[in-house]
Amino acid sequence: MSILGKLSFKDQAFKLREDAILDATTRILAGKGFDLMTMDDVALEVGISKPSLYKHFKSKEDLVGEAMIRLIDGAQAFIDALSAEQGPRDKLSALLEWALRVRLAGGLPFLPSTSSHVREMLTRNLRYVTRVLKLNSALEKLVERGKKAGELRADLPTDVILYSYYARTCDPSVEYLKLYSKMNDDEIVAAMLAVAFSGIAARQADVRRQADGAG
Amino acid sequence: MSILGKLSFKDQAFKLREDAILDATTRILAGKGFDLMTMDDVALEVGISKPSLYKHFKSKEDLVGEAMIRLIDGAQAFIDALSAEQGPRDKLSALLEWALRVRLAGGLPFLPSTSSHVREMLTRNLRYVTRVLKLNSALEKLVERGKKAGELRADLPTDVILYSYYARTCDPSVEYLKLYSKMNDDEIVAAMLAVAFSGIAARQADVRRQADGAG
DNA sequence: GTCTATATCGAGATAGAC
DNA sequence: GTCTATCTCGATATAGAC
Repeated sequence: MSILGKLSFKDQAFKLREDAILDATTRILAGKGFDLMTMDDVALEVGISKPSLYKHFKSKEDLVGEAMIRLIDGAQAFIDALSAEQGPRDKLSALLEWALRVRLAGGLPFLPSTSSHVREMLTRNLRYVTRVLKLNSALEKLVERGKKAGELRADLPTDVILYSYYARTCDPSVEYLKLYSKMNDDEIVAAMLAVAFSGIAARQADVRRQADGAG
Repeated sequence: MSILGKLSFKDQAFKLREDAILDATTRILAGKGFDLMTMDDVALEVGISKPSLYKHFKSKEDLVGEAMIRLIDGAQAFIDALSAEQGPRDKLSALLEWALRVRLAGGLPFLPSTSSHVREMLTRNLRYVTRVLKLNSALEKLVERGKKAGELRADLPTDVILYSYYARTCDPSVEYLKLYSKMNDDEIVAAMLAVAFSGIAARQADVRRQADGAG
């Protein structure tokens, strides 16, 4: 009787601890990245020992994969919850804003932008890949609908818009502005959105640039 | 006599080897980044042994610092060589194009975008910091002149434009387009420049977005 | 399931011969 | 100055006690 109760309580605690581990992992990953994050860091931050950590996640790759999956799930949930009345551009803007605010609150960027190591690792994680493909497919449709609606530039390939959009979710400018400017989070988000959609050039200046550089 | 000749020849070879080491370091850094690059990798790629490598550069940090310094020097030389008649926007565009082409040819991005480890390391390298500050100062002046000339958006803080500009030099979109699109290097460069200066939104759509998201 | 203590291995850096 | 062989240390992962 009390044994059964105790067991289910322990299961509950187990699940809660798993979330705590993922929270810690997310914070540390955001702070120093995959290569510099050690399992000791995570164990220490959670307040458990390293072997206990390995009872929950069988490897560092597995642990990081789960953290990334939770992030993608959050993005998918956010996009699913958007009103059907919003246009493609507004939806993309809202999701980008969400991603930037997650990062400013100490979260992770969508993409492991640079490290080819991390990219390969995640590529081997089928559960992660499945989710990313689904999200990517939804965003690709949004971009194409946006182009047709005249909200996004039709002169650019969809790939270019889509990858540029992803790149903004992990844009290092955010950290630099946070560190070296006096702007608050709202101002940083507004500026990043403005640059992502409208660029840094003044609007009246017509773009007649042509590739003819110093190769 | 022949001894002196032999010595100076050896010195010359020494210098040439140092350049070869920096070339290899640059390639490997571009490929797998700082944390995954090993000194064995570099020694193997150059065709020398690890202790010989340490005769040229006293540590991994020193080696990478020199590679980054060479890159910054290249950028500074490029910007110094630009015609005095070009406007700020054209100069910024030309330099960004140069940086993107360097990367597409297997070179390094300007900024160690993500890794806080690399950033701290370089911050401790006075020779590197000096050069970066000089280049940054030149670019900041260009941005401010561009704003006054009506070529760059005056509604954005200079910091925002400058950091966004830097971010484009290390934008991961470049790798993704290289990997997954059928575009050639010229097309990729043109697209990146177009997005950097004009954004992804269609031009007629006026930006009336306001920060009001899902925090 | 949780811990202390340890195996193992990769990588930065060096000793010492030639 | 170049090499082979080695030191050292830190990090992933696990053995074994409780």
